[in-house]
Amino acid sequence: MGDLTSIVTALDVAGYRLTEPRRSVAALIADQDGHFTAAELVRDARARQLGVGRATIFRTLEVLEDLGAVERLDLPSGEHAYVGCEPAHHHHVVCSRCGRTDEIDDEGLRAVVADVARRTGYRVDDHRLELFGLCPACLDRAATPATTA
Amino acid sequence: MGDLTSIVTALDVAGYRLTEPRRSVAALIADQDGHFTAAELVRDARARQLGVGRATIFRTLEVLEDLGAVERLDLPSGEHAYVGCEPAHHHHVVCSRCGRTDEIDDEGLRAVVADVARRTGYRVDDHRLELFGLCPACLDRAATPATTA
DNA sequence: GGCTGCGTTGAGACTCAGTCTCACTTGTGG
DNA sequence: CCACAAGTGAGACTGAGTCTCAACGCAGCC
Repeated sequence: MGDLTSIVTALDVAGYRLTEPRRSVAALIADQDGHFTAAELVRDARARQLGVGRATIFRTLEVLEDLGAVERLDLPSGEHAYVGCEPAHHHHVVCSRCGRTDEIDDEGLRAVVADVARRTGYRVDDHRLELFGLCPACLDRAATPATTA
Repeated sequence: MGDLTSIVTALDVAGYRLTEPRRSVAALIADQDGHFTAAELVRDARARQLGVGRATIFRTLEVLEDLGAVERLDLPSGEHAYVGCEPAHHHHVVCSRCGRTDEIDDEGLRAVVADVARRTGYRVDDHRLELFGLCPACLDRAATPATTA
């Protein structure tokens, strides 16, 4: 999800400069497993001695969010997290144990949105759907408790 | 939405003390039109000289959220807002111009969630849906520009 | 390959939401 | 009416995110 080259390419085609710090941030994001917070990237950058400033990380995330290369999630805890993803409209299922996320498409939701618009009289311009639960791997692990490391 | 007595009653039946500050916060919430932020309540409380501390407002909001008398929204801007509402699972349409919110029920969404669970293998425990757009009144106002004050 | 201009950057100050502490107050059950 | 636990307010604290500004380094041009 959100691999290094696709992020860099997205920046390039959008006319942004391909600077060293941006490449570093892209690499950090590509290395994240599930969702991640800005603070985590800052910590990782420091750990790897990348010399990328806090401000730059926030700015880069903002740019990438605009480009759709990264999407912002609002976790139930109130934290803002990000996931690297394909630049198309979609939603996410988030594993509340391991943080893994999967993309889900709009499909059935479109009808729901249209229905709400009809019933309430609102013109619905935008929507956000987030599902939280346990991913298959964590479900397995929960089913066979002390078997695995 | 979220009127004074229903908030106070909710506190009461849940075994919380009915203190003066909590009544004040309930009144503030009952007077809010659309969604509101904690910061707005703090400002209002100060304006009305209610002598309710910041900490108390945050604490009361937390309690009320637990009780379901208030629900937290994540606005697209990243702000955390609240809406007073009935304590049952549901979602909201939010007017991005005036901040008005309406509740929408689960209906069609349940099928979507079940479908996602089946396709991804996740066990979905919780979900959040938020719709943003223009409410009927704001739509009208947009259609007939300079006619109204 | 070197120059140049402007987009980008890093440090750190700043703001603002939200939390925590702790001594004081106040509902409530007896 | 009293005692005591629950609740409160002031203000310190934390941590996310923004802003500023001088310095830097891409990218296009010669």
